[in-house]
Amino acid sequence: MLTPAIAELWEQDAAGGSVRQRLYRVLRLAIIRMQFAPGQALSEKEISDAFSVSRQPVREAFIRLSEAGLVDVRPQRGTYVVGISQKSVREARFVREAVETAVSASAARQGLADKVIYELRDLIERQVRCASSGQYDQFFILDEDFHRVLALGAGHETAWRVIEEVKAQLDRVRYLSVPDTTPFEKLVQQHADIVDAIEQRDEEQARQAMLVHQSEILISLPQMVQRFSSIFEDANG
Amino acid sequence: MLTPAIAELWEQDAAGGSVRQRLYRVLRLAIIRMQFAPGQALSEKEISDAFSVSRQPVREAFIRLSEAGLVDVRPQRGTYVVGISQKSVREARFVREAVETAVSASAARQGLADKVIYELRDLIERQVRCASSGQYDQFFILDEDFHRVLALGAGHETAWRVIEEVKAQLDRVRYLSVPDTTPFEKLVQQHADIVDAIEQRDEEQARQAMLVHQSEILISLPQMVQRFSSIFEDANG
DNA sequence: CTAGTATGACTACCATACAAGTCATATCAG
DNA sequence: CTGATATGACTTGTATGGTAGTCATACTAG
Repeated sequence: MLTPAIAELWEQDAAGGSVRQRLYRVLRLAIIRMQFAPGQALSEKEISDAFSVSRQPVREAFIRLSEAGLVDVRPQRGTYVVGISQKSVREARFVREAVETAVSASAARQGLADKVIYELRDLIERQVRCASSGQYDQFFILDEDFHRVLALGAGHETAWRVIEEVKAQLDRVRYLSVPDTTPFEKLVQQHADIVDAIEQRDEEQARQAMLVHQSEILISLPQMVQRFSSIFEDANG
Repeated sequence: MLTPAIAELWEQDAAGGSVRQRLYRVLRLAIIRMQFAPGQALSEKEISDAFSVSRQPVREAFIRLSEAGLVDVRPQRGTYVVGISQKSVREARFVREAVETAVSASAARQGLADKVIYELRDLIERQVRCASSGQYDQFFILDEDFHRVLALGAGHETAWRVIEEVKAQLDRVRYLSVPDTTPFEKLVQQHADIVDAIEQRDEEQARQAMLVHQSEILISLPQMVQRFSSIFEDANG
């Protein structure tokens, strides 16, 4: 089942690198943006036929996706998009909070280059504009940019790789519903608070500001579980 | 180049799961235990011939290893064991500290089941015996067990997966030299301190005890860099 | 009608062949 | 001797055929 939206992802992808890498990027995005429903069965042949490639790179992309915790490959049975559960979201958030707060504190302790600070401020400004004009997709992209620039700017590449992985689990929930999540203005303000604390070299404040930011999803999660009880595996409905 | 030690790893592996998984486990261990030197070239064909399997599962194991940051696959060039650098060690330690301290604090906050506490105490006792009898390999295995039981006992499976990945980078350094690292008795005492704090439900103390434990490697790292300057890529020698 | 079984359509896994890029070396022109 | 070029032995990437396992369904024996 190849929806037009997924075909568009395939076409729009810059075709950089191997077929396997391109497939991974596209399938990952398709899962995060809920183009594939949780629990849905995929198959090497189905995907390879859809994109007119052989089964092998599809298979390798599946392996990579299973490492990222996005699909579950069961030998001789099939490959399934992993379900969303309250537990999995809380676990991903837990890890992300741990790493991001450490990154934020580290940035405050060691200081960031002026160029990085400027870049972060610029991203915040652009987020303000997106928030007022209601450009959801662009806002999320800028949000990811903010956290990436912060982590890499502080020299924590490995940390960013970890964040990127667990973030996928959280983004899937965010794509479920925009209105139920925290207002954009509040999120942008939290970003500003983080940069302020880092610029003032206040390590504890930087940690605390990031902690508040990373805790937001916990506020909206219960509502999401109620509204999308059919999506969440451990919902009581 | 297949050393007898590596062949032994292949034979001893329990053959659980697919050929790919078995290859991954063996090659991962071989890299961590420095059976493959940093920077050494591997090749799909070489490994497949050595273990009498086809190239495909070897290739897939390579992809997995590259995800774990243990090898670097360069298309049409070759696959190389990644080098060890002071930076990579500090980065891995940074992430591990962030996640492990969070796990320890979480365990203290929510409490652990009596069974888990007992298991941790038992592991510590066994470590004491290993320390006195100088069983290095067994000691490291018990060390890993301790951290795994703690993380999984607190319900943080995703966190453990992250720890396991970055831990590989650190274990490679540890296998370089035992005498230069922290004395076993001190490490065991730190484990005991962690469990004590958790049992007393003292969150901050648990976080602090784990922080001390995770900082140990920073003490021995400079000596290691000096002694093994030919191994470390960013050593000044 | 029920329980057991054969069947066929799937699946992922592995082996093999081919394609395409890299790089050292040998060869040959100047 | 020097430098450009062709060659061949590598490498990883992709395509495809065959193997073994799973599972739903239809069928058959009782």
